[in-house]
Formats: sequence, structure tokens, C-alpha cells
Amino acid sequence: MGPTMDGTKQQRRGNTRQRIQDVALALFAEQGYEKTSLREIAERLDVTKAALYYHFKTKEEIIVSLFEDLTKPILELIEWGRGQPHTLETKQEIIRRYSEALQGAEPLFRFMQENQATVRELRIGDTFKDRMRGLRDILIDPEADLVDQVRSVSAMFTLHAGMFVMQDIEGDPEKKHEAVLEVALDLIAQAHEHARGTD
Amino acid sequence: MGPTMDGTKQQRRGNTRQRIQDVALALFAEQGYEKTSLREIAERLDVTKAALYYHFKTKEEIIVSLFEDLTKPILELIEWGRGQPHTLETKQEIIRRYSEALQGAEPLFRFMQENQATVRELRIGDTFKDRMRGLRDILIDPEADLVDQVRSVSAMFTLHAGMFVMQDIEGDPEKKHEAVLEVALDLIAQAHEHARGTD
Amino acid sequence: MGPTMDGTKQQRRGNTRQRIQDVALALFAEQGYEKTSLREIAERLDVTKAALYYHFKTKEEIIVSLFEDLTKPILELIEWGRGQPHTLETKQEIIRRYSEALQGAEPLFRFMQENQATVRELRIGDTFKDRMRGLRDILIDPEADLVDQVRSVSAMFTLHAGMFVMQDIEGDPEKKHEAVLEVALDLIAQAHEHARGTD
Amino acid sequence: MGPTMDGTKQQRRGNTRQRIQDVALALFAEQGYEKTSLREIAERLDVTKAALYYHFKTKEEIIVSLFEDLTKPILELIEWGRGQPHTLETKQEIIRRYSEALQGAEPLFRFMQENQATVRELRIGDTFKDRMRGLRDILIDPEADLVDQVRSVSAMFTLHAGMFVMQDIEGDPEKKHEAVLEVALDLIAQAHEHARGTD
DNA sequence: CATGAATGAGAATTCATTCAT
DNA sequence: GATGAATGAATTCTCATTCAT
Repeated sequence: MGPTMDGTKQQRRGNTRQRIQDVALALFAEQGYEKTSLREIAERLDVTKAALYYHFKTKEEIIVSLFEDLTKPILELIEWGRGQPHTLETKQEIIRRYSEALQGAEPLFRFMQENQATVRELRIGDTFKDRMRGLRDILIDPEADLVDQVRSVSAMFTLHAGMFVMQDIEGDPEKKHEAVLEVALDLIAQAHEHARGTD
Repeated sequence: MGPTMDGTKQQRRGNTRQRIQDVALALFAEQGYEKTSLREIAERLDVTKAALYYHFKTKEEIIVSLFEDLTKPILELIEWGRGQPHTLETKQEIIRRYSEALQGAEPLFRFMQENQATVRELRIGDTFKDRMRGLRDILIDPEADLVDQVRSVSAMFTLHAGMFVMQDIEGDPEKKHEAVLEVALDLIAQAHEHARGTD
Repeated sequence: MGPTMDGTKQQRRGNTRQRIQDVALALFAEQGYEKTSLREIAERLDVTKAALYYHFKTKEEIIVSLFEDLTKPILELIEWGRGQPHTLETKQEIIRRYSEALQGAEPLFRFMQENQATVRELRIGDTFKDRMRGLRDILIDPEADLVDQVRSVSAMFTLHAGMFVMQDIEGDPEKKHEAVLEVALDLIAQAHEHARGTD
Repeated sequence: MGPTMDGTKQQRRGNTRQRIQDVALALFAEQGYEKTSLREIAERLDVTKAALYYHFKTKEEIIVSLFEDLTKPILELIEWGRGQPHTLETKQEIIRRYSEALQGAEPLFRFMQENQATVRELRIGDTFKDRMRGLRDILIDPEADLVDQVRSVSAMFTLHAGMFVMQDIEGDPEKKHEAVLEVALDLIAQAHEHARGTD
């Protein structure tokens, strides 16, 4: 007498919350947050709007929960980075792992990138900005040349651009990804070298 | 008993269309397109919503008109670039002028960047993408190494990042701008050099 | 074989039913019936909404049960009054005991007074009106002068007003209560005297 | 081509706001505030819900506007009373004019009385309480005997009771009204006399 | 040029209620 | 005795848009 008596009907177990998150994220990423209505999410799941409200108190809470669940790796990355010496190796490791984290939650980050205006007004807005700043502060030497500071920021944004803009450049995705990572690592290396020379 | 009975009130001549555009752009850039209602725009201008409809047939047309008015420099830049040889000098000139164009219409580009999901669904979406691609095709050598192609794209995005993300790095705005430009030019130069070697 | 099937005093072992009533009454009295949701009641008790439905078939049944439990003294008072002669003493006793009944179930009566529009649509509405009429018919001599009939009604309402409006007049609560009772008794006495004179 | 082209259609002039107020007050008084939905009001007027929102920003604003329009006489009465000496004549005049004011806006006052719990949460709640206190302070001598203070309050509440409760006592409405007024005046007189004696 | 009045569609949210477990 | 999960109906409110004047 398990909770699933047949495989034909949908499994109404404890996974509804998860399914809401999945569908919501897909729609948010595709159409944007404002353009995605709860009606649409509910319809796609074949439940009522009220069911969504059983699992999430507000529409915002859906995106907040996604954010919290999916950006944990980045939070951990920042915490790890803070404890490391500001060496080139650390920075390279940050870039590499950040790249991986981005890929691990691609739809969420596409959403964050394409709905910045919206996100700014949401509760996650500040949290997100804080994290970006956290990463930046690990990558940047505050006394470094301004140009090199820009290089570090540029490295991060190259990864972002790599996710979205590079998509319509032809080529093997795997290869493109490697190329993006290489440019980012290169920028970081350039930024770091000069800084050393300046020391 | 015309609309202007005294000269004390603001000059309600023929500039209403322009004023609508200004206020709309400011609000779109600040809050996003969906979150900005026509009521809000009208209120800020102290006219009725219906007045907006005298000047623009739809809400979308307001943003379209802004886009068309403000991105003309970029369109011209692309046309100019297409007629030039693919030399480093050309590319550098493109980067320089693109940077200027971005600054000349900062709120619009901030809006485009922060409302990508929305923009994609709007009529301007495709136009914008086409322009980005136009620029890219001038900057990129299709036979170049993938890594160098990424460098070129990265140069463009460094300019974008420079507009928005760099804002909360401290420093003289003028100097920051120069630094951003330098990194972009540097990336372009690196991309070009290798390509030459490959030739 | 229902969980509550005895006519004697309740005080069931599982006191949840009682707790629901207590919390519900407190909230109904504070915020009104419509503004108080079952979710709120359940949350305050730290049970689920469904638990409420185990004890009461509907929201209305909660207030009905409260009404029935708490107005029994008044029902008994009416029954007692009906068997008495229409003397001044009887009327005075009614007023005195009514005043006590009101105080014994203050939150309920505050609720009834402040939610008349709602109560009217509920099942208890008619019952309540019947009781009020019952009391009135004991206090009023139908052949008495209209002015004296008003005096009798006014006596009752003075008690009501005493409960709620007098609260923000300063003074010892006990003393205020006595003063209210005195005015009510006085009105009844005046009404009665004239009636006698008319006889 | 005046605003009315035919008599068949409803007169869509400047009276919609007024019509909304009328229908809303009727429904609020009949069913209570919460039980009356904007849909119902709109349907009864044969306009859309959105039309209501053109004239009133929120549901609450409808009742606020009614309150402000209809209780002005009472406000003026209080202001007048404040400037008068605290004689019996003044108090009697207050009672008389208050009684008239109540009758002039009967549905509103019935609504206020029967929806006190709701009104308390609304913006008008405090205003209303203030007015009641204003009246009370004119009628009451603060150094008077507590019993006489109660008499004054009771006079006011007799008028209230007279509006609503007396309805189901048989008799000519005009006569009943006079009787109610007489009892109220009587209470005020009794309260005043004693006070004089105490002075 | 512009307004006043209105609409139709749709949004997020809340509620009392149900029922299998 | 109670819960977890869900529903259906309703609610307040907002928005882009229209049109006669």
C-alpha cells in the first residue's frame, strides 16, 4: 500500500513542490517573471492555482526558493574563497568553479540575467548583488591598477556572456565552453601578473 | 481658452511627445517595462493616459520609438563598419565608437540589458539582436581561433559590464571609463594578433 | 455515539473543541467574523484547518455553538421572567440578571453587537432577535404609554452601551457598572410608575 | 447633440459617482461591508468593476467618501456645540439636532452601527470614534455624578436604539420618533438638574 | 491636443471546504 | 483525532486600450 498505486496517473506524492519549482523556473527563464502568471504554471502542472498557494505563500516565494536552492554552490564558493590566500591559483579555482556553478543552474542564471530589473525589486535582488560583490572582492586586488580591476570583472562577465550570447555562435558547445573559460582565466592571469609587478 | 492661458505654467508647446519619451525611458530604466504603467507615466507628466495615446498608438510603440531614436548611431556604426576592411584599426574604431554610443544612450541600454526577457518578446527584440550580430560579425574573423572569437565578444561585453557593474567600484568615472575601454581594446588586439599569425 | 452526546456539563477530556471555541471567540470579537479566517484560528492553536473540521462542520457552527453555550443564562432568564407577574420587582430582577449575563459572556455580546450585519445572515440571527424580543416583552407593558415603552427599551440598551461605550470613560469599572445598572433600573422604574398611574 | 441622445439608455453624465455611492450604501447597509462585493455593486449599476475603480481608488474609499459626505452635519453640530455654554438648552439642542442628523443619514448610521467591527479596522473608524467622543464631551459635565454621566451617554444611545430597535415595535413612526426624542431629552434633563444641585 | 469615462481581460491572493490516509 | 494536499469559487485590484466630445 505504497503511496503510488498505479503508474498511469501522475504521482501525487511529495513531489508537487518540486514540480512547481521546475515548471516555474522553465517558464520564468523563457518568458520572464512578470509575463509568467500563476495560472500558466498551474495549468501546465494540471493543478489549480490554489494548489500553488498551498506550497508557496506568494509568487515571489517561488523564485526565492529557487534562488536559495540553486545558488548554494556559489555561496559555498565565496565562503571557501574568503579563506584562501589571494594567489593566482585561488582566483583561477574561483573562476573554474564559478563557471561550473553557472552551468549547473543555467536556467536560473539566465533568468537572473534577463530579468535584472525585476530581480532588483524582489527580495533576492540584494542577496544576489551581495554575492556578486563577494566574488568580485575575492578576484580583485583593491590596490591593483584600475585596468586590472576591470580585467577581473571582465573575466566574470565573460563567463556570463559565454552562457547566453555565445549560444548563437556556431561550434561544438563543449569547445565553446572551454574557449570561454580560457579567456576568463587569461584575463584573471593578466590582472594578477601586473599586480605582482606593482607590488 | 486654449490650453495655455498664462506663461507661468510650463511650456506645453509641441514637446509633449518628447516629454513622454523622456519620462517613459527614465521609468522603464528604473523599474522595468512591465512594472511601469501608463498611468504612472501620465501622472508624472500631469496629463491623462488618453493623452499618451494621442502620441503613441501603444505602450510598445513608446519603447520602439525610443529604441529607434537612440540606437541610430549604432546602426550607422554598423553600416560604416561593413564598408571597412577587417583591420585592427577598424575594429578599434568600432569599439571606441560603440563605447561612445553606449554612453550617449545609457538609460536605454541599461533598460535593454536589464529587461532582456521582456525585450525579447517585443518588436525591438529581433532588431536589437540583429544589431548585436552585425557588430559581432565585423569584430570577429569567422576563421579565427574559437578562443579569439570569444575575446572579441568579450570585448563588447566588457563595455556593457563597464556601464553597469563598474558603477559600484570606486574611482573617478572618467578614469574607470578609460580603463574599461582599454581592456576592451586590448582584448580586440589580442584577438586580432593571433588571427594575423594564423593567416 | 458522537464524541459529545451528553446533556450534562461538558468538560471533555480532549479539550480541543473548547480551545477552538475560546480562540475563535477571542478573534471574532477582536476582528469580526468575516475578517477572521479558519487559517488564523488554526494557526493560533497550532493545529491544521482540517482539525477544526473534525470538531465543527462549518465555520458558522463554531459561532453557533458559542452562542448556544453562552446565552443559555439569558434563555433561562426569559423563561423565568415569563412565569412571573409583571411587577416592578420582576422587571428589576430581569434587568439585574440580564446585566450579569452580559458580563458573564462579554466577548460574545461584544461580538454580537459589533457584527450585527453579519449575525443577521447567520443562523443565530433569528434566535438572537427572538431572545431580545422575549426580554422586551417582559419589560414592556403593551398598553403603556409609548414614551414608557421607549424607556424600557432604553434600559436594555443602556446596559449594552455600558459594556462598550462606557469603557473609555474614566472611573473605577466596578463603580461604572453600578452607575449603569442604576440608570437602567431607574428607567425601568419610571416606565413602570407611569404605567401604574395609567391603570 | 447634448449628452443625452435618447431616454432609453441610462444617463451617462456626471452622476455615475453618485450612483455608485447610492447603490453601495444601500448594499452595505443591507448586507454589511464585507459581504458586499464590488462585483455586486457594479452589476446592480450595469457597469464594470473597473468603472468603480475609475471613480474610487479602493473599496474602502467608497465608504470613506460616504462617511465624509453624510456626517458633515454632525461635524458641524460638534463645532457649534463646542462654542456654546454648557447649559441645559445647549444640550437639548444638541440632542434634537443629533436626532435629526441621524435620520438624515439613516442608512449610513445603520451601517456604522451594524458593522462596528469592520468599521474599526477602516480609516473612518477613528474619525467616527472621535466624533462620538466630541458629542459626549459636550453633553457630559466631567465633574458630574457618574450616574448622571451614564444618563447622558444613555441619551445618545437611546437615539441610536430608536433608529433600529424600535422599528419592530408597532406604532406610528412619527409618534415613535417623538417618544424616543422625549426620553433622550428627559435623560439629559435629569443629568443636568443633579449637576446643578451639585454645583 | 487632450480629457473623462469606461471596458475587458487578467493578475495575485484568500477562503471555506473536502477527503484519503 | 488529526494531517497533508488540494479544490472551486470568489475577491480586490491593475492594466492597456478605446472613444465620444
